[in-house]
Amino acid sequence: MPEQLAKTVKIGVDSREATSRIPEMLRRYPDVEIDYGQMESGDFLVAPGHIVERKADSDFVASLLDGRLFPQLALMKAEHQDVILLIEGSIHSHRSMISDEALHGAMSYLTVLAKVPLIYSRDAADTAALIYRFALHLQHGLGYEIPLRTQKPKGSLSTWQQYVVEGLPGVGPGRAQGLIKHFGGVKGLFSASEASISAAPGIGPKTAAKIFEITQS
Amino acid sequence: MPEQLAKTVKIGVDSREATSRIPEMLRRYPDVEIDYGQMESGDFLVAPGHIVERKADSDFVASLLDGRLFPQLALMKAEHQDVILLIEGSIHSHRSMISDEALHGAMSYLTVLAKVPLIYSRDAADTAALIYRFALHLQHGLGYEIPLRTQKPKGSLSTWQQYVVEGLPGVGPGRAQGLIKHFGGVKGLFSASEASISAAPGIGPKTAAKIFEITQS
DNA sequence: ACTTCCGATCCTTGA
DNA sequence: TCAAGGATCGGAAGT
Repeated sequence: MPEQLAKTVKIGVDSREATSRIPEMLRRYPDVEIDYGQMESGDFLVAPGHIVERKADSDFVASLLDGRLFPQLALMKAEHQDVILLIEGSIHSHRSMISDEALHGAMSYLTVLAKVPLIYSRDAADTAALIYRFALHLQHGLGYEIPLRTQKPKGSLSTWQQYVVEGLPGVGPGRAQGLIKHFGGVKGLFSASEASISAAPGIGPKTAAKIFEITQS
Repeated sequence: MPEQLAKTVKIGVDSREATSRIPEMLRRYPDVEIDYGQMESGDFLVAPGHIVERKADSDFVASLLDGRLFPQLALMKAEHQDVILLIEGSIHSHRSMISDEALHGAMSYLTVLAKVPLIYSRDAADTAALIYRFALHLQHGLGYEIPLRTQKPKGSLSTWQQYVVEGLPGVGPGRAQGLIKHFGGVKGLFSASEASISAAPGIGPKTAAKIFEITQS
């Protein structure tokens, strides 16, 4: 019997959200395990300490106008270390209800001071998919590393050498060729002193220092 | 009513953005003081250590597809404490270009793992207003002060090292980290023999030969 | 970002 | 002991 040890993704759903379509959509993911329960605040517990508050666009604007929003979020932050505010719909369609200044102020306050990230979703399906991704990322990480460099060259040796050297800070195609020529190859550059790097054409002391910091270690 | 000496709000603008309409709009705020300068990464310095990267909706999707986005943000995080990604326009209009999974993954990764908040703006006027709010909040926000530490985040060196090493053929994130760890840095790798390269974890004779060809020369 | 695909690497087997 | 096989990992390319 092939024991399937697929890692599960646990998502806590508040009983108030239990009747919405979201849990049913979440259950479609085979690795999702839903845990219903009464929560004091917030809607979806996406990882320990990470709560998602789902708000319809109209609700968001309304609760902003009547002053419920910030106290409610403050309460959540007291209970959970991280709060994510997910806004379903389109704020733009409710802009006539609220001044631009108030909206900008709220967005700015939430993201830079309160550290509550805002996420927009188009509809319920979008919301479910986002909640699943949050839970997956927080509970199991990405599962791989993001490559820093992409679309690598295919060509000759010198092409590759130039590409590698271009990875150094402050070095583009021109300086890369100059450096390779000056040092007669890649090897010399990566064992050169700061002074001799600075002697290469087009390289000043500041760039030389940065390059040296990376090659030397 | 006594005169109130308004505190100024300083905003750093990268020279590439200097020609856009944003600086002109920012200058309409009487308390804003704009400081032009060349920045290595990012567009608007909204407080010490807080950089805003402005991206058009189409750019966001395009740079996501060809893999430029995350390296760019990673390098920004190596230079600044906090990065804010401001997306101008509507992502929804470009959804046909990219899979929903990828888009959700990107949004989730940015907000919960990379800790890069996403902000959406409708147009350039919106962008300017949001940038002003960020600067205002961060510089004189709600009583308490932002620590003016401008020091680079730790880990910027290793990010650059990994960036350079990933430029080698057959080397992605995993092998890059393995190589740097195995050789204790970049210098050792670039002066290593083919045999000792092959001794690194995950590197076989094929890959070792290709790496050696470039470093040796 | 995700997904799919493919080649290289590594590990186990069995002669 | 080592060659051949297959399972796994990791990078490359494409949506």
